Amino acid sequence: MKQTRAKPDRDLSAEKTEAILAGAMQEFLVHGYAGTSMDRVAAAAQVSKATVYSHFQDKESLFTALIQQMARQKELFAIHKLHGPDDDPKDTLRRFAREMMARAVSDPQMVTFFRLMIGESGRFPELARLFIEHMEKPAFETFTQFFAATPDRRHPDPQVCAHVFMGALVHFLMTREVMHGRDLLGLDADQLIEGLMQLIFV
Amino acid sequence: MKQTRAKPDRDLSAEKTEAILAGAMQEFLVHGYAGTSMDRVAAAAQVSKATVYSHFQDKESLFTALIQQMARQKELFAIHKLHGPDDDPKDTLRRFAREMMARAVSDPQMVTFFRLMIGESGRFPELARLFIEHMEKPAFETFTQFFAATPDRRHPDPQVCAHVFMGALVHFLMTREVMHGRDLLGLDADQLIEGLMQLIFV
DNA sequence: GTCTATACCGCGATAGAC
DNA sequence: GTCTATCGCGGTATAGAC
Repeated sequence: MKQTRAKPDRDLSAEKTEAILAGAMQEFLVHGYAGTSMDRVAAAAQVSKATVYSHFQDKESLFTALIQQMARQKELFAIHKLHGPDDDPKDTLRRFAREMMARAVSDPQMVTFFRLMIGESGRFPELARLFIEHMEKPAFETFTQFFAATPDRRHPDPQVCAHVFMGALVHFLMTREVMHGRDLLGLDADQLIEGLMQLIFV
Repeated sequence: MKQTRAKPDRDLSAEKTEAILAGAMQEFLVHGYAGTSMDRVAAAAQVSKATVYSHFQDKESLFTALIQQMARQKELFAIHKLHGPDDDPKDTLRRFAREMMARAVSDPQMVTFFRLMIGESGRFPELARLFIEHMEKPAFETFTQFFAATPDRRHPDPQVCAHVFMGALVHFLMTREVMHGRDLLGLDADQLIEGLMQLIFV
């Protein structure tokens, strides 16, 4: 509770802090919390181990800071295209679903981040909650509003629609990408998205 | 590749093997692969560390054997009630959904097992695939058959229905139980299940 | 602030008595 | 087969020079 954490130092050593966080990201994402050593973090950041400990109290603080940063980063991008030109709502959702799938396969860091967050959610419950608040909740609320505002449909419940839509996509990524089941399960992405549209829109 | 693994020894030491696996389960589930030490496994199983190594080649073999056993165990239970008396398909699904939710909250080992499998799916991709084949795939195929056989509905696609149904339930458990977001997100289980029924059945 | 060097502990795995 | 004792390594964290 001494120095650099909440507000990063405004002086020049801030770039070292970023280097350490970048190195930590590289290592933690691949090896998990327990599987990552501070030596490897230091090596990846190209600083000495003592420098790491001068910027972060201990391993847990570094991990916490890293996850908080990533959760904040990932909060922004994603769903802002939802409020685009008011074309067919079906097209809007289709477009979003396709982009989400594409991002997940093109950016393996996304998949690895899911693995890390879920895997460590037992040891770091507060970080898991932070993940929910920054990634799940905003998306859920946006979709809920979207379904509530979409006219041509007698929704059973906008919240249910939002959850079902997100659940179908996330579960698809979970089984196919995270758990390496791409060729074990029938049903490809296009088939799912199209069927999902038919299911939600009358 | 010497001794006890595929076919457990038929002699009396088989009970030690089970004790070791039980101890390993206890530790691996809570601390993950890298976070678990063989000393703690031995202590939990109430045998010496050397005994552990006489039954399993190394840490990785023990972990693999444990996951294979759990995947096989969990394969059986779950969906056999689907072929019960032919009452309303809606009731059948509702009943299944409720039981799945109840099981997940009553049996925290289930939640922890998910954390472990997903968290280690990067380091042990084959085990993740085994998880998919034993838990996801049978359920998916059973539900697909169910939706294909259910008459009073013009399904867009039975596979899509199966995936959406499972995805909604799994994603609910994921966000609420695994990621500790129970009180962060509106929409409770009953609301979801009921809305899901309305969405799938005209 | 940042480095090198090190204290100290717990890890996976094994040797050897029984 | 099972134990106790131990090896060698790599872990987190820190001391002290610069």
